[in-house]
Amino acid sequence: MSASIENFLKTIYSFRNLEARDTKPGSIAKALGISNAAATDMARKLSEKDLLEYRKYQPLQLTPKGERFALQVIRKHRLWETFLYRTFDMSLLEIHNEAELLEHATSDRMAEILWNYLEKPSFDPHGDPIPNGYGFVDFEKDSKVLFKAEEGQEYRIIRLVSNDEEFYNFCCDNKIEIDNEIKVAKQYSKNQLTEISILGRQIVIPKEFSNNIYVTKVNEQ
Amino acid sequence: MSASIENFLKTIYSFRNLEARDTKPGSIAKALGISNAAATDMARKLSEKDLLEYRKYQPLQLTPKGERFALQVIRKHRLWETFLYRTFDMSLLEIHNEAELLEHATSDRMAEILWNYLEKPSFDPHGDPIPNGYGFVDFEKDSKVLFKAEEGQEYRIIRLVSNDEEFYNFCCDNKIEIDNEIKVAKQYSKNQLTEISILGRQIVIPKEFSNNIYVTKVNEQ
DNA sequence: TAAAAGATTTAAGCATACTTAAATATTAAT
DNA sequence: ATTAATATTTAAGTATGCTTAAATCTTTTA
Ligand SMILES: [Mn+2]
Ligand SMILES: [Mn+2]
Ligand SMILES: [Mn+2]
Ligand SMILES: [Mn+2]
Repeated sequence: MSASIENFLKTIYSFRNLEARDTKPGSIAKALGISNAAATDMARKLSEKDLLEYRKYQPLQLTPKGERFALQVIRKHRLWETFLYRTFDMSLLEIHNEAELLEHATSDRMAEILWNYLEKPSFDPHGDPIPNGYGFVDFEKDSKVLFKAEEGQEYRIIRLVSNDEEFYNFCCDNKIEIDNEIKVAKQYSKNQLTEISILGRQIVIPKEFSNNIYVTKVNEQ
Repeated sequence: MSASIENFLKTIYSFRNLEARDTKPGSIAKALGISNAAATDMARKLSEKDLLEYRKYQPLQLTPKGERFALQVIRKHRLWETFLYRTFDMSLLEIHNEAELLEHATSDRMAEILWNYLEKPSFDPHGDPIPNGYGFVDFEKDSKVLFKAEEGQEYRIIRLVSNDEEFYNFCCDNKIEIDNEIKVAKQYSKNQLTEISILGRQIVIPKEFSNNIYVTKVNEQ
Protein backbone atom coordinates (compact mmCIF):
# COMPACT_ATOMS: atom_id res chain seq x y z
CA MET A 1 0.00 0.00 0.00
CA SER A 2 1.80 3.12 -1.26
CA ALA A 3 1.65 6.58 0.33
CA SER A 4 -0.27 7.78 -2.76
CA ILE A 5 -2.97 5.18 -2.24
CA GLU A 6 -3.12 5.79 1.50
CA ASN A 7 -3.51 9.54 1.04
CA PHE A 8 -6.15 8.96 -1.64
CA LEU A 9 -8.31 6.71 0.55
CA LYS A 10 -7.84 8.94 3.57
CA THR A 11 -8.97 12.01 1.65
CA ILE A 12 -12.12 10.32 0.37
CA TYR A 13 -12.96 9.20 3.89
CA SER A 14 -12.53 12.63 5.41
CA PHE A 15 -14.55 14.36 2.67
CA ARG A 16 -17.37 11.87 3.00
CA ASN A 17 -19.42 13.70 5.60
CA LEU A 18 -18.38 17.25 4.80
CA GLU A 19 -20.97 19.39 3.12
CA ALA A 20 -19.44 21.77 0.61
CA ARG A 21 -17.10 18.92 -0.30
CA ASP A 22 -17.89 16.08 -2.66
CA THR A 23 -15.86 12.97 -3.38
CA LYS A 24 -15.64 13.26 -7.15
CA PRO A 25 -12.16 12.74 -8.55
CA GLY A 26 -11.78 16.49 -9.13
CA SER A 27 -12.21 17.37 -5.46
CA ILE A 28 -9.80 14.68 -4.33
CA ALA A 29 -7.30 15.80 -6.97
CA LYS A 30 -7.46 19.38 -5.73
CA ALA A 31 -6.92 18.31 -2.13
CA LEU A 32 -3.92 16.16 -3.04
CA GLY A 33 -2.41 18.62 -5.50
CA ILE A 34 -2.57 16.26 -8.48
CA SER A 35 -4.36 16.52 -11.82
CA ASN A 36 -7.95 15.40 -12.36
CA ALA A 37 -6.70 12.84 -14.82
CA ALA A 38 -4.40 11.30 -12.20
CA ALA A 39 -7.25 11.08 -9.72
CA THR A 40 -9.55 9.38 -12.24
CA ASP A 41 -6.74 6.96 -13.05
CA MET A 42 -6.19 6.14 -9.41
CA ALA A 43 -9.94 5.71 -8.84
CA ARG A 44 -10.13 3.13 -11.64
CA LYS A 45 -7.19 1.21 -10.22
CA LEU A 46 -8.48 1.21 -6.66
CA SER A 47 -11.91 0.09 -7.79
CA GLU A 48 -10.22 -2.95 -9.38
CA LYS A 49 -8.69 -3.69 -5.98
CA ASP A 50 -12.14 -3.46 -4.43
CA LEU A 51 -11.16 -0.46 -2.29
CA LEU A 52 -13.80 1.87 -3.73
CA GLU A 53 -16.70 2.02 -6.12
CA TYR A 54 -16.16 4.01 -9.26
CA ARG A 55 -18.88 4.90 -11.73
CA LYS A 56 -18.16 7.55 -14.32
CA TYR A 57 -19.07 11.09 -13.30
CA GLN A 58 -20.26 9.90 -9.90
CA PRO A 59 -18.77 10.60 -6.47
CA LEU A 60 -16.25 8.00 -5.27
CA GLN A 61 -17.43 5.70 -2.50
CA LEU A 62 -15.20 3.61 -0.29
CA THR A 63 -16.05 -0.08 0.00
CA PRO A 64 -16.01 -1.59 3.51
CA LYS A 65 -12.49 -2.80 2.72
CA GLY A 66 -11.40 0.66 1.53
CA GLU A 67 -12.89 2.26 4.62
CA ARG A 68 -10.97 -0.11 6.89
CA PHE A 69 -7.72 0.83 5.16
CA ALA A 70 -8.52 4.55 5.37
CA LEU A 71 -9.24 4.25 9.07
CA GLN A 72 -5.94 2.48 9.71
CA VAL A 73 -4.05 5.36 8.13
CA ILE A 74 -6.10 7.96 9.99
CA ARG A 75 -5.46 6.03 13.19
CA LYS A 76 -1.71 6.13 12.65
CA HIS A 77 -1.87 9.82 11.76
CA ARG A 78 -3.75 10.77 14.92
CA LEU A 79 -1.69 8.53 17.19
CA TRP A 80 1.48 10.23 15.98
CA GLU A 81 -0.11 13.66 16.43
CA THR A 82 -1.10 12.81 19.97
CA PHE A 83 2.32 11.40 20.74
CA LEU A 84 4.28 14.31 19.26
CA TYR A 85 2.04 16.85 20.99
CA ARG A 86 2.43 15.27 24.41
CA THR A 87 6.14 14.49 24.10
CA PHE A 88 7.67 17.51 22.38
CA ASP A 89 7.08 21.23 22.22
CA MET A 90 5.33 21.21 18.85
CA SER A 91 2.39 23.24 17.57
CA LEU A 92 -0.94 21.89 16.31
CA LEU A 93 0.22 22.58 12.77
CA GLU A 94 3.68 21.03 13.15
CA ILE A 95 2.32 17.77 14.55
CA HIS A 96 -0.05 17.55 11.60
CA ASN A 97 2.70 18.05 9.03
CA GLU A 98 5.02 15.49 10.61
CA ALA A 99 2.18 12.98 11.06
CA GLU A 100 1.34 13.38 7.38
CA LEU A 101 4.72 11.76 6.63
CA LEU A 102 5.03 9.36 9.56
CA GLU A 103 1.60 7.78 9.00
CA HIS A 104 2.96 6.00 5.90
CA ALA A 105 6.06 4.65 7.65
CA THR A 106 4.35 3.09 10.64
CA SER A 107 3.98 -0.64 11.16
CA ASP A 108 0.84 -1.99 12.81
CA ARG A 109 3.04 -3.03 15.72
CA MET A 110 4.38 0.52 16.10
CA ALA A 111 0.79 1.83 16.11
CA GLU A 112 -0.08 -0.56 18.94
CA ILE A 113 2.97 0.54 20.91
CA LEU A 114 1.95 4.19 20.56
CA TRP A 115 -1.67 3.40 21.42
CA ASN A 116 -0.70 1.61 24.65
CA TYR A 117 1.93 4.16 25.61
CA LEU A 118 -0.63 6.94 25.23
CA GLU A 119 -3.10 4.92 27.32
CA LYS A 120 -5.63 4.28 24.57
CA PRO A 121 -6.55 7.87 23.72
CA SER A 122 -9.96 8.62 22.16
CA PHE A 123 -9.16 12.01 20.63
CA ASP A 124 -6.13 13.66 19.06
CA PRO A 125 -4.92 17.18 19.97
CA HIS A 126 -7.20 18.75 17.31
CA GLY A 127 -10.19 17.07 18.91
CA ASP A 128 -10.53 14.48 16.14
CA PRO A 129 -11.53 10.94 17.20
CA ILE A 130 -8.93 8.17 16.93
CA PRO A 131 -10.20 5.00 15.22
CA ASN A 132 -9.39 1.82 17.11
CA GLY A 133 -7.58 -1.20 15.67
CA TYR A 134 -10.77 -2.62 14.19
CA GLY A 135 -11.63 0.52 12.25
CA PHE A 136 -14.40 1.74 14.49
CA VAL A 137 -14.63 5.42 15.31
CA ASP A 138 -15.60 6.35 18.84
CA PHE A 139 -18.92 8.09 19.27
CA GLU A 140 -18.57 11.71 18.25
CA LYS A 141 -20.13 14.35 20.45
CA ASP A 142 -23.03 16.26 18.97
CA SER A 143 -21.28 19.26 17.49
CA LYS A 144 -21.58 22.00 14.90
CA VAL A 145 -19.23 24.48 13.31
CA LEU A 146 -19.04 27.87 15.02
CA PHE A 147 -20.28 29.43 11.77
CA LYS A 148 -23.69 27.86 12.45
CA ALA A 149 -23.86 28.26 16.21
CA GLU A 150 -26.84 29.99 17.83
CA GLU A 151 -26.66 33.56 19.05
CA GLY A 152 -26.68 33.91 22.82
CA GLN A 153 -25.70 30.29 23.40
CA GLU A 154 -22.65 29.12 25.32
CA TYR A 155 -20.42 26.50 23.77
CA ARG A 156 -17.24 24.59 24.41
CA ILE A 157 -14.60 24.26 21.67
CA ILE A 158 -14.05 20.59 20.89
CA ARG A 159 -12.30 20.49 17.55
CA LEU A 160 -10.01 22.54 15.31
CA VAL A 161 -9.66 21.28 11.72
CA SER A 162 -7.29 22.92 9.27
CA ASN A 163 -3.95 22.71 7.51
CA ASP A 164 -3.57 26.48 7.40
CA GLU A 165 -0.78 28.08 9.39
CA GLU A 166 -2.62 31.41 9.66
CA PHE A 167 -5.65 29.69 11.12
CA TYR A 168 -3.59 28.14 13.90
CA ASN A 169 -1.79 31.42 14.54
CA PHE A 170 -5.19 33.10 14.85
CA CYS A 171 -6.38 30.43 17.30
CA CYS A 172 -3.23 30.71 19.35
CA ASP A 173 -3.36 34.51 19.51
CA ASN A 174 -7.03 34.47 20.59
CA LYS A 175 -6.95 31.52 23.00
CA ILE A 176 -9.16 29.47 20.75
CA GLU A 177 -8.17 26.09 22.16
CA ILE A 178 -9.81 22.73 22.76
CA ASP A 179 -12.00 22.77 25.92
CA ASN A 180 -12.12 26.55 26.23
CA GLU A 181 -15.64 27.97 26.58
CA ILE A 182 -17.16 30.75 24.54
CA LYS A 183 -20.44 32.62 24.11
CA VAL A 184 -21.78 33.47 20.68
CA ALA A 185 -22.62 37.19 20.84
CA LYS A 186 -23.84 37.71 17.30
CA GLN A 187 -24.02 36.10 13.87
CA TYR A 188 -23.59 38.65 11.07
CA SER A 189 -25.15 36.27 8.58
CA LYS A 190 -24.96 38.40 5.44
CA ASN A 191 -21.25 39.09 5.96
CA GLN A 192 -20.58 35.64 7.38
CA LEU A 193 -18.98 36.90 10.56
CA THR A 194 -19.37 35.46 14.04
CA GLU A 195 -18.82 37.56 17.12
CA ILE A 196 -17.94 35.67 20.28
CA SER A 197 -16.70 36.37 23.76
CA ILE A 198 -13.87 34.21 25.03
CA LEU A 199 -12.07 34.65 28.34
CA GLY A 200 -13.65 38.10 28.70
CA ARG A 201 -12.65 39.35 25.27
CA GLN A 202 -14.91 39.99 22.26
CA ILE A 203 -13.66 38.92 18.87
CA VAL A 204 -15.12 38.74 15.40
CA ILE A 205 -14.34 35.64 13.36
CA PRO A 206 -14.79 35.45 9.59
CA LYS A 207 -16.26 32.42 7.86
CA GLU A 208 -12.85 31.15 6.69
CA PHE A 209 -11.95 30.48 10.31
CA SER A 210 -15.33 29.90 11.98
CA ASN A 211 -15.91 27.01 9.59
CA ASN A 212 -12.89 25.20 11.05
CA ILE A 213 -13.96 25.51 14.67
CA TYR A 214 -16.32 22.86 16.06
CA VAL A 215 -18.27 23.53 19.22
CA THR A 216 -20.78 21.78 21.46
CA LYS A 217 -23.36 23.34 23.79
CA VAL A 218 -22.16 23.48 27.38
CA ASN A 219 -25.48 22.72 29.04
CA GLU A 220 -26.11 19.78 26.71
CA GLN A 221 -23.24 18.03 28.44
CA MET B 1 15.16 12.18 -2.39
CA SER B 2 13.30 8.85 -2.52
CA ALA B 3 13.63 6.01 -0.01
CA SER B 4 15.32 3.94 -2.73
CA ILE B 5 18.04 6.55 -3.23
CA GLU B 6 18.47 7.08 0.50
CA ASN B 7 18.88 3.36 1.18
CA PHE B 8 21.31 3.09 -1.74
CA LEU B 9 23.59 5.88 -0.50
CA LYS B 10 23.37 4.67 3.08
CA THR B 11 24.41 1.15 2.08
CA ILE B 12 27.44 2.36 0.13
CA TYR B 13 28.50 4.47 3.06
CA SER B 14 28.25 1.65 5.59
CA PHE B 15 30.07 -0.85 3.33
CA ARG B 16 32.90 1.61 2.69
CA ASN B 17 35.15 0.64 5.59
CA LEU B 18 34.09 -2.98 5.95
CA GLU B 19 36.60 -5.55 4.82
CA ALA B 20 34.97 -8.56 3.20
CA ARG B 21 32.51 -6.10 1.66
CA ASP B 22 33.07 -4.08 -1.51
CA THR B 23 30.93 -1.32 -2.97
CA LYS B 24 30.45 -2.70 -6.45
CA PRO B 25 26.84 -2.62 -7.68
CA GLY B 26 26.48 -6.35 -7.08
CA SER B 27 27.20 -6.12 -3.35
CA ILE B 28 24.85 -3.18 -2.91
CA ALA B 29 22.19 -5.02 -4.90
CA LYS B 30 22.49 -8.07 -2.67
CA ALA B 31 22.20 -5.98 0.50
CA LEU B 32 19.11 -4.16 -0.79
CA GLY B 33 17.45 -7.24 -2.27
CA ILE B 34 17.34 -5.87 -5.82
CA SER B 35 18.87 -7.14 -9.06
CA ASN B 36 22.39 -6.23 -10.18
CA ALA B 37 20.92 -4.51 -13.20
CA ALA B 38 18.80 -2.27 -10.98
CA ALA B 39 21.83 -1.32 -8.91
CA THR B 40 23.89 -0.46 -11.99
CA ASP B 41 20.98 1.62 -13.26
CA MET B 42 20.71 3.48 -9.99
CA ALA B 43 24.47 4.05 -9.87
CA ARG B 44 24.41 5.68 -13.32
CA LYS B 45 21.56 7.95 -12.31
CA LEU B 46 23.10 8.99 -9.01
CA SER B 47 26.42 9.70 -10.68
CA GLU B 48 24.59 12.14 -12.96
CA LYS B 49 23.30 13.86 -9.84
CA ASP B 50 26.87 14.09 -8.54
CA LEU B 51 26.11 11.87 -5.54
CA LEU B 52 28.65 9.20 -6.43
CA GLU B 53 31.39 8.31 -8.90
CA TYR B 54 30.65 5.48 -11.26
CA ARG B 55 33.20 3.89 -13.56
CA LYS B 56 32.29 0.61 -15.19
CA TYR B 57 33.33 -2.48 -13.24
CA GLN B 58 34.77 -0.34 -10.43
CA PRO B 59 33.55 0.01 -6.83
CA LEU B 60 31.09 2.87 -6.26
CA GLN B 61 32.44 5.87 -4.39
CA LEU B 62 30.35 8.54 -2.75
CA THR B 63 31.15 12.14 -3.63
CA PRO B 64 31.35 14.63 -0.73
CA LYS B 65 27.76 15.56 -1.58
CA GLY B 66 26.67 11.92 -1.59
CA GLU B 67 28.38 11.32 1.71
CA ARG B 68 26.59 14.27 3.30
CA PHE B 69 23.25 12.87 2.18
CA ALA B 70 24.11 9.38 3.43
CA LEU B 71 25.10 10.75 6.81
CA GLN B 72 21.83 12.67 7.12
CA VAL B 73 19.87 9.45 6.62
CA ILE B 74 22.08 7.50 9.03
CA ARG B 75 21.66 10.32 11.53
CA LYS B 76 17.87 10.09 11.32
CA HIS B 77 18.01 6.32 11.59
CA ARG B 78 20.12 6.34 14.74
CA LEU B 79 18.22 9.18 16.38
CA TRP B 80 14.98 7.21 15.96
CA GLU B 81 16.63 4.07 17.31
CA THR B 82 17.87 5.94 20.35
CA PHE B 83 14.49 7.54 20.89
CA LEU B 84 12.48 4.35 20.49
CA TYR B 85 14.85 2.42 22.76
CA ARG B 86 14.67 4.96 25.55
CA THR B 87 10.95 5.65 25.29
CA PHE B 88 9.34 2.27 24.67
CA ASP B 89 9.95 -1.33 25.60
CA MET B 90 11.45 -2.34 22.26
CA SER B 91 14.34 -4.69 21.44
CA LEU B 92 17.56 -3.82 19.61
CA LEU B 93 16.16 -5.52 16.52
CA GLU B 94 12.73 -3.90 16.68
CA ILE B 95 14.13 -0.38 16.92
CA HIS B 96 16.28 -1.08 13.87
CA ASN B 97 13.37 -2.30 11.79
CA GLU B 98 11.14 0.63 12.68
CA ALA B 99 13.97 3.13 12.15
CA GLU B 100 14.54 1.64 8.71
CA LEU B 101 11.10 2.98 7.76
CA LEU B 102 10.97 6.16 9.85
CA GLU B 103 14.34 7.46 8.59
CA HIS B 104 12.73 8.25 5.21
CA ALA B 105 9.74 10.09 6.69
CA THR B 106 11.64 12.46 8.95
CA SER B 107 12.01 16.19 8.30
CA ASP B 108 15.24 17.94 9.24
CA ARG B 109 13.24 19.81 11.84
CA MET B 110 11.99 16.56 13.37
CA ALA B 111 15.58 15.27 13.53
CA GLU B 112 16.63 18.38 15.43
CA ILE B 113 13.73 17.96 17.84
CA LEU B 114 14.77 14.36 18.55
CA TRP B 115 18.43 15.35 18.86
CA ASN B 116 17.66 18.02 21.44
CA TYR B 117 15.13 15.92 23.34
CA LEU B 118 17.70 13.12 23.64
CA GLU B 119 20.28 15.65 24.83
CA LYS B 120 22.59 15.41 21.86
CA PRO B 121 23.50 11.72 22.05
CA SER B 122 26.79 10.52 20.51
CA PHE B 123 25.93 6.84 20.14
CA ASP B 124 22.83 4.82 19.38
CA PRO B 125 21.73 1.75 21.40
CA HIS B 126 23.83 -0.55 19.18
CA GLY B 127 26.91 1.51 19.99
CA ASP B 128 27.02 3.13 16.54
CA PRO B 129 28.06 6.81 16.40
CA ILE B 130 25.41 9.39 15.49
CA PRO B 131 26.50 11.88 12.81
CA ASN B 132 25.78 15.49 13.72
CA GLY B 133 23.85 17.96 11.59
CA TYR B 134 26.90 18.83 9.49
CA GLY B 135 27.66 15.24 8.54
CA PHE B 136 30.62 14.72 10.82
CA VAL B 137 30.94 11.46 12.71
CA ASP B 138 32.18 11.64 16.28
CA PHE B 139 35.54 10.10 16.98
CA GLU B 140 35.17 6.32 17.18
CA LYS B 141 36.90 4.53 19.98
CA ASP B 142 39.72 2.22 19.00
CA SER B 143 37.93 -1.08 18.63
CA LYS B 144 38.11 -4.48 17.02
CA VAL B 145 35.69 -7.33 16.43
CA LEU B 146 35.63 -10.00 19.10
CA PHE B 147 36.69 -12.52 16.45
CA LYS B 148 40.12 -10.83 16.38
CA ALA B 149 40.54 -10.06 20.08
CA GLU B 150 43.64 -11.22 21.96
CA GLU B 151 43.57 -14.24 24.25
CA GLY B 152 43.80 -13.40 27.94
CA GLN B 153 42.84 -9.77 27.40
CA GLU B 154 39.89 -8.03 29.04
CA TYR B 155 37.52 -6.01 26.89
CA ARG B 156 34.37 -3.96 27.11
CA ILE B 157 31.57 -4.50 24.57
CA ILE B 158 30.92 -1.23 22.72
CA ARG B 159 28.98 -2.16 19.62
CA LEU B 160 26.55 -4.78 18.27
CA VAL B 161 25.97 -4.68 14.52
CA SER B 162 23.46 -6.97 12.84
CA ASN B 163 20.00 -7.28 11.34
CA ASP B 164 19.67 -10.89 12.42
CA GLU B 165 17.02 -11.78 14.97
CA GLU B 166 18.92 -14.87 16.16
CA PHE B 167 22.04 -12.83 16.80
CA TYR B 168 20.15 -10.48 19.10
CA ASN B 169 18.43 -13.37 20.85
CA PHE B 170 21.85 -14.91 21.44
CA CYS B 171 23.18 -11.63 22.86
CA CYS B 172 20.16 -11.23 25.08
CA ASP B 173 20.35 -14.78 26.42
CA ASN B 174 24.07 -14.45 27.17
CA LYS B 175 24.09 -10.91 28.58
CA ILE B 176 26.15 -9.67 25.66
CA GLU B 177 25.21 -6.02 26.03
CA ILE B 178 26.85 -2.65 25.43
CA ASP B 179 29.21 -1.71 28.30
CA ASN B 180 29.41 -5.22 29.75
CA GLU B 181 32.96 -6.48 30.31
CA ILE B 182 34.38 -9.78 29.15
CA LYS B 183 37.63 -11.71 29.12
CA VAL B 184 38.79 -13.60 26.04
CA ALA B 185 39.68 -17.08 27.31
CA LYS B 186 40.71 -18.71 24.04
CA GLN B 187 40.64 -18.23 20.27
CA TYR B 188 40.07 -21.53 18.46
CA SER B 189 41.45 -20.07 15.25
CA LYS B 190 41.07 -23.06 12.95
CA ASN B 191 37.42 -23.53 13.91
CA GLN B 192 36.80 -19.79 14.19
CA LEU B 193 35.40 -19.98 17.69
CA THR B 194 36.01 -17.52 20.50
CA GLU B 195 35.66 -18.57 24.13
CA ILE B 196 34.95 -15.75 26.58
CA SER B 197 33.93 -15.36 30.17
CA ILE B 198 31.16 -12.91 30.88
CA LEU B 199 29.54 -12.30 34.27
CA GLY B 200 31.18 -15.47 35.59
CA ARG B 201 29.99 -17.73 32.77
CA GLN B 202 32.12 -19.24 29.99
CA ILE B 203 30.64 -19.26 26.50
CA VAL B 204 31.91 -20.20 23.08
CA ILE B 205 30.95 -17.90 20.23
CA PRO B 206 31.13 -18.85 16.54
CA LYS B 207 32.47 -16.50 13.87
CA GLU B 208 28.99 -15.64 12.59
CA PHE B 209 28.28 -13.87 15.87
CA SER B 210 31.77 -12.84 17.06
CA ASN B 211 32.17 -10.82 13.88
CA ASN B 212 29.21 -8.63 14.88
CA ILE B 213 30.51 -7.84 18.36
CA TYR B 214 32.90 -4.91 18.71
CA VAL B 215 35.07 -4.58 21.80
CA THR B 216 37.70 -2.23 23.23
CA LYS B 217 40.43 -3.02 25.77
CA VAL B 218 39.43 -2.02 29.27
CA ASN B 219 42.85 -0.81 30.40
CA GLU B 220 43.31 1.28 27.22
CA GLN B 221 40.52 3.48 28.47
C1' DT C 1 47.97 -17.92 -21.01
C1' DA C 2 43.77 -19.59 -22.41
C1' DA C 3 39.61 -21.38 -21.20
C1' DA C 4 36.04 -21.54 -17.63
C1' DA C 5 33.55 -19.36 -14.06
C1' DG C 6 31.64 -15.42 -12.22
C1' DA C 7 30.26 -10.62 -12.14
C1' DT C 8 28.71 -6.58 -14.50
C1' DT C 9 26.49 -4.17 -18.01
C1' DT C 10 23.20 -3.55 -21.73
C1' DA C 11 18.72 -4.24 -23.64
C1' DA C 12 13.95 -4.73 -23.51
C1' DG C 13 9.99 -4.54 -20.81
C1' DC C 14 6.72 -3.63 -16.88
C1' DA C 15 3.99 -1.20 -12.93
C1' DT C 16 3.25 3.00 -10.55
C1' DA C 17 2.16 7.59 -10.37
C1' DC C 18 2.18 11.33 -12.37
C1' DT C 19 1.76 15.08 -16.64
C1' DT C 20 -0.74 17.89 -20.64
C1' DA C 21 -4.04 18.13 -24.33
C1' DA C 22 -8.17 16.66 -26.55
C1' DA C 23 -12.69 14.65 -26.36
C1' DT C 24 -16.86 14.11 -23.99
C1' DA C 25 -20.25 14.51 -20.48
C1' DT C 26 -22.65 17.22 -16.90
C1' DT C 27 -24.45 21.42 -15.00
C1' DA C 28 -25.81 26.10 -15.12
C1' DA C 29 -27.53 30.04 -17.58
C1' DT C 30 -30.16 32.34 -20.97
C1' DA D 1 -34.48 23.78 -24.77
C1' DT D 2 -30.34 25.36 -26.43
C1' DT D 3 -26.14 27.18 -25.47
C1' DA D 4 -22.27 28.18 -22.65
C1' DA D 5 -19.42 27.10 -18.84
C1' DT D 6 -17.46 23.67 -16.10
C1' DA D 7 -15.97 19.14 -14.87
C1' DT D 8 -14.61 14.58 -16.09
C1' DT D 9 -12.64 11.21 -18.85
C1' DT D 10 -9.63 9.43 -22.42
C1' DA D 11 -5.36 9.42 -24.81
C1' DA D 12 -0.62 9.84 -25.19
C1' DG D 13 3.57 10.46 -22.94
C1' DT D 14 7.23 10.80 -19.02
C1' DA D 15 10.27 9.58 -14.82
C1' DT D 16 11.22 6.23 -11.38
C1' DG D 17 12.47 1.87 -9.87
C1' DC D 18 12.20 -2.34 -10.66
C1' DT D 19 12.43 -7.17 -13.58
C1' DT D 20 14.67 -11.03 -16.74
C1' DA D 21 17.68 -12.39 -20.43
C1' DA D 22 21.54 -11.71 -23.33
C1' DA D 23 26.00 -9.73 -24.11
C1' DT D 24 30.31 -8.38 -22.37
C1' DC D 25 33.92 -7.84 -19.24
C1' DT D 26 36.93 -9.47 -15.27
C1' DT D 27 38.85 -12.91 -12.42
C1' DT D 28 40.10 -17.43 -11.40
C1' DT D 29 41.96 -21.77 -12.36
C1' DA D 30 44.13 -25.16 -14.69
MN1 LIG E 1 0.12 11.50 4.30
MN1 LIG F 1 -5.50 15.77 13.90
MN1 LIG G 1 15.54 2.49 5.11
MN1 LIG H 1 21.88 1.24 15.15
